[in-house]
Amino acid sequence: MPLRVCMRDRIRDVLVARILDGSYPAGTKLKELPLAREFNVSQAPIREALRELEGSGLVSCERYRGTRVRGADLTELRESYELRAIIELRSVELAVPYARQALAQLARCLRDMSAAVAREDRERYIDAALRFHRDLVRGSGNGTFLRTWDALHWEVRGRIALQRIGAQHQSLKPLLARHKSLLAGLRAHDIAGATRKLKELFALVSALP
Amino acid sequence: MPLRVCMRDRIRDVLVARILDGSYPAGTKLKELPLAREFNVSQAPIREALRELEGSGLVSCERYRGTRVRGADLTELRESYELRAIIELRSVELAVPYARQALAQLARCLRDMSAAVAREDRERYIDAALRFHRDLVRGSGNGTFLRTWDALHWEVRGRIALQRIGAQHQSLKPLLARHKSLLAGLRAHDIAGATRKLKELFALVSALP
DNA sequence: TCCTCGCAAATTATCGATAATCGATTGGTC
DNA sequence: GACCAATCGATTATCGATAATTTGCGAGGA
Repeated sequence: MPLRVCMRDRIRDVLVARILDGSYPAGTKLKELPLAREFNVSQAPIREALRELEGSGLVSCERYRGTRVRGADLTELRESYELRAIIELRSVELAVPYARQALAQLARCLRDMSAAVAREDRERYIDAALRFHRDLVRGSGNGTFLRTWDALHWEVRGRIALQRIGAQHQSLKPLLARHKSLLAGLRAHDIAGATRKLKELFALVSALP
Repeated sequence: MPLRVCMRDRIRDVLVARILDGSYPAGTKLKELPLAREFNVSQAPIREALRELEGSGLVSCERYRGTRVRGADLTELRESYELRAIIELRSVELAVPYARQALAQLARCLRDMSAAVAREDRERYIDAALRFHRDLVRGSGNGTFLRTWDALHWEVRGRIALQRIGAQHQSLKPLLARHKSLLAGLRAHDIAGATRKLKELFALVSALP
C-alpha cells in the first residue's frame, strides 16, 4: 500500500477541517486510539498530527490528560480576523510600493474574483479572495507574517466566515469593489487610501452577529 | 525511571532553546535517531517534539526528507519583532481602558524591572520586561493575540535581542523610562501617547545592526 | 452523610522493530 | 567521457506492544 502523502499530513488536514467547520466543537476531547481506529493507522501518526495542531494553536494538551479542541467558535473567529487585519494592514504599509510582480499577482486574483462574482460562484470567490489577501501579506516580504497568516487556516475558515457575511450582504459586489479600490491604491502608492479600503473590508466582517 | 515531565516537552524546550540561541543555525538538519540517542529515548518523542516545532514554525519538514531549522537569524529576529510590535500596539488600542487588575499587574512588572535596573541585573530585567509586554497583550482579551505572541518564543529570544541592544545602550534606564511613560499613558487612557511610547521602544530594537 | 483510600479501567507516553522512501554510488552501455 | 538504471546505506514513517499516569468508583471508616 504505497502512501501517496504520509498519513500524518492527511490526518492533520482532516482534523483541521473538522475543528474549523464545527464538527469538533471547542472542548471536544480527541482520543488517540479511537482516531487511530477510524483512520486505520496506529497511534503514532495520530499523535504527531495532534502535536502539530498543538503547535499551531488549534488544540491544547495536558500531559496524560489528552488533547482538547481549543477554538473555532465565534469569539475565536473574531480574534482571528483581528489578527489577520493587523497583519494585512501592516503588510500594506511595509510593501508599498509593491513589486511589479506582486501587483500582477494581485491583479490575477482580482480577475478570478471578478469572474466568480459574475457567475455567482461563492466557492471560487472565496478561493480567489483568500489568495488575494495572502499575496498581500506575501508581498510584505515578512516570512513570519506569512506563516502566522497561514496558521490561521483561512483556507478552511473562509467558507464559514463568508457564509455569515453572505447572510448580510446578498451580493458579493461590494466586497469586490473594495478589493478593486484597494489594488488601485497599491498601484498608486497611496498607503492611506489602500489602508482605508482594507479597513472597510475588515469592518464588514467584524460587524458579525 | 519516573518521568516528572514528559520527554517530549523537555526535548521540545531544549530544541527551541538551541534553535533560538544559535546552536542550530538556520538550515541545520535535525536527524531523529541521533537526537534519540542523545536524549536516551526512542524515536517517537523526538518526532513529536519536531512536529510541535513544525506547527509553531520554527522548523520545516518534507516527507521522507527530514526536518530542517528555519529561523533565528537576524532577519527572522526583525520579522518576529515586527509581528510583536503590531500585536502589542493593537492590544493597547483594544484594551484602553485597561482593567484595574491588568494595570496592577503591569505596575508589578514595572517595579521588578525597576529593581533589576537598580541592581544592573539584566537577566531579571528581561524576565520582568517580557512579562510586562505579555501582560500588555493579555490585557487585550484576545486569546489569539496571546497565543501568537507566545509562539514567537521571546522567553528565549529576549536574551539574544537585549544582548544586542545592550551593546548600543549601556544603560537600561532609557528602556525603563519609556515603559514607565507607557504605563502612565495607559492609566490616563491616552491611547495616542501610549502608542507613541511603545513605538519608541520597538524603534530602539528595529535599529539593530 | 461524608470522606478518603485504593483498586480497575481508560488513556496517554514511550519503546523497539519493521516498512517505505530518498540520495548517492556504482557498474554497465554507448 | 556521458548517461542511465539498479542497488545500497541512511533516514523517515509507521506499527504493535508495554509502561506510566489519571480518573472514576466503590468499600470501609469516622
